[in-house]
Amino acid sequence: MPDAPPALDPDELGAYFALIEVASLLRHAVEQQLRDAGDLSYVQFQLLARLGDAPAGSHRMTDLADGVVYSRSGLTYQAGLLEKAGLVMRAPSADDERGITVTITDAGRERLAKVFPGHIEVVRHMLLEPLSHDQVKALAALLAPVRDHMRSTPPRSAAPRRRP
Amino acid sequence: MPDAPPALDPDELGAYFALIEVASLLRHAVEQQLRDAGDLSYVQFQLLARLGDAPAGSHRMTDLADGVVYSRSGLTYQAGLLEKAGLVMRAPSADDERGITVTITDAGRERLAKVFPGHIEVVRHMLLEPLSHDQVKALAALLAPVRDHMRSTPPRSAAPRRRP
DNA sequence: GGCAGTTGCTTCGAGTTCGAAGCAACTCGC
DNA sequence: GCGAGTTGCTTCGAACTCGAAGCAACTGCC
Repeated sequence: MPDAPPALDPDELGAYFALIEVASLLRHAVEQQLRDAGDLSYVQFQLLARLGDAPAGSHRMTDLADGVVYSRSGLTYQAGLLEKAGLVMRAPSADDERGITVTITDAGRERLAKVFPGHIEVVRHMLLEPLSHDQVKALAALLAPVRDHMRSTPPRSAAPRRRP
Repeated sequence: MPDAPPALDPDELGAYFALIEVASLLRHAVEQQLRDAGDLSYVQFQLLARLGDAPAGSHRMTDLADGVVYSRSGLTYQAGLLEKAGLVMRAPSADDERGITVTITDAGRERLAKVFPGHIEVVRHMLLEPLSHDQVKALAALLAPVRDHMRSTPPRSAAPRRRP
């Protein structure tokens, strides 16, 4: 039987709650803007942004799903929508016959360019405005190791498929 | 005409991306634990936690919705589920006939107590572990003003009028 | 008082999300 | 090579989510 974990002290609670709250509010605001400006959901925007940033403008499905923290089936659905809208293309991977490579189209890049200024403005206005540049830097420096830790820590869900 | 917003510099981008990523990963991990340990979704847990913290163990629906950043209709649905599970009670508000007061039940408090230790453990393990206590304090101090700023900033309709 | 506008909650429909199951392609050991 | 196990993606069903529309109770202004 594991030790009962000690309760969180006020600083820890404060950091945790503030993090969740800030992320929720920010996501909400961004979602609204993306919907208005370019009829994109947040996931769709994240996917396009990742593809737009990639050297060849493409990624495998699984890498995309992991990158944006999304289920595989959910990604299949969203990739289908984006493809139907002409913003991405899907093609079987060259080296692995069962992999699918998703590539952003010119229309996808245009859409990205269309929503980006407003997106930046929202992030600036909601998240960055109350912070000095040094504080922003400090925030990034605090969160980056946490992200790396989370990415490398065995999340219970990453347990390989099922044990017989 | 407003200036085109300047692009985000690497620190700003880093803070923004890391924030979203950390929140997504953390939420995912927590969701899993809550599902396993007590068959609760994250929203349901947040609702119970807020009610458990409240002086009288109760809140109005709208305050709950705003508190956890959730749509009203979604809250109606979730409150219905929690009520059906016997974890909360709903009753018309005394002072405002159209308001509904949601109150946590003993069963609700028990469920909360049941999942809480595991919850804390996940938060500790995923979020807090890679940070010193001073860093946790710094993180809370950085995020709190941002949250307050977001809460007090006109959430929508800040968009300039568009053509009909 | 009364009536226009607001607020608090629910209903409804459409769209989305996820996990489990399923299929095809790859890998490894022998 | 051959089979067992793994991996990449999709399909399927059920559950969740949201905004718009709707209804009842409150408010303000005259």
